[in-house]
Amino acid sequence: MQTELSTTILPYRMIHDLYVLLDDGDQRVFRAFDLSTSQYAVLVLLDNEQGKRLTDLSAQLLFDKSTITRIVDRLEQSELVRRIADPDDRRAQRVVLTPTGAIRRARAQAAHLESVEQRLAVLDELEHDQLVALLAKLRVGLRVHLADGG
Amino acid sequence: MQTELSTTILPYRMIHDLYVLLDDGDQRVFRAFDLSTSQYAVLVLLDNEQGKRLTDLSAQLLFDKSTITRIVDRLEQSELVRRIADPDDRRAQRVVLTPTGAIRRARAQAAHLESVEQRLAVLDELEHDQLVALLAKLRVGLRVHLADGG
DNA sequence: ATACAACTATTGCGAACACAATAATTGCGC
DNA sequence: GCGCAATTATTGTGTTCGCAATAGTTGTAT
Repeated sequence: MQTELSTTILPYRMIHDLYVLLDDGDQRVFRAFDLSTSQYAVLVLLDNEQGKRLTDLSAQLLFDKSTITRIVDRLEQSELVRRIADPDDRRAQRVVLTPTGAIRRARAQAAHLESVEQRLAVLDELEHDQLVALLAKLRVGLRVHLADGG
Repeated sequence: MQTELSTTILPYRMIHDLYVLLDDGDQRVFRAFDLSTSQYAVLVLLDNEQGKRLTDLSAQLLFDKSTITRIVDRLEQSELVRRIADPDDRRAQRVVLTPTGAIRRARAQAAHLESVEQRLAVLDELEHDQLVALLAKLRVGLRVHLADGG
């Protein structure tokens, strides 16, 4: 992924690099809260009332359903979430935050937000907006390309 | 990673999304050549003369050395690379492309390049240059942040 | 009411990764 | 020279993920 010659491919490589760098930083933040990146991603999607079905989590995070099952297993062992029966569908389980889980999530989320803000602080407001606009355009293009079956 | 509130974090989320989308496209391309993404990444770094030590590959790709050992194992089983003894350091192995490997790499690389160019074609030249500049600035900032030990 | 397709969640299995421990080699200090 | 820390590569182990197969439930059509 490093020595390809064309310059057309440059933003591709940089997005790849940036993802690796950002992901590395994220892992450090989450580890301080005894959470993996995927565990954190699940926690962020939950609430402590209605909860979410595992299938919903799978669809939103683009993880296989079996992967969600196991992430929820681990979170349940850590007593950060609970499975409760869905009142309307006996096939379904609803995953809800425990009080402990809600606290852990709030703290991890605050720390993560602060960390990301620090890491992105090299850009001023104009650059920030420009970057968002360009990335948005690219994302739309990629999704269309994906839907076309490319 | 979805429902965080601040807008400061927006480019972070978009880079994350874009990486997922790009990676998905990459995997399809490489699979047509019986290569995983990491196998391809190793092949791209190699040449058929001097080769590279496994430690070098590890440092450049940010994979653990043991991971590189096993990726090279698989590539060697597929007869795309060979390990040769380093003439200057008996601890070291140099990984070189076989003729088969060189051909496979060239074809996969060409296909990948074309695929990426298509996917990035939604941006015109100006946008392309702006994006590269912004990403470069961000990357520098992240690396500094990393070096600081944050 | 019954059969059947679709859906929810789980389990078994294998692939790919990181971390820790290990063996061999190198280079440095003394 | 000799010992010892650092380096290179490998192996063992555990984690995390996707895919395929499975059990139970639901909705629908006949």
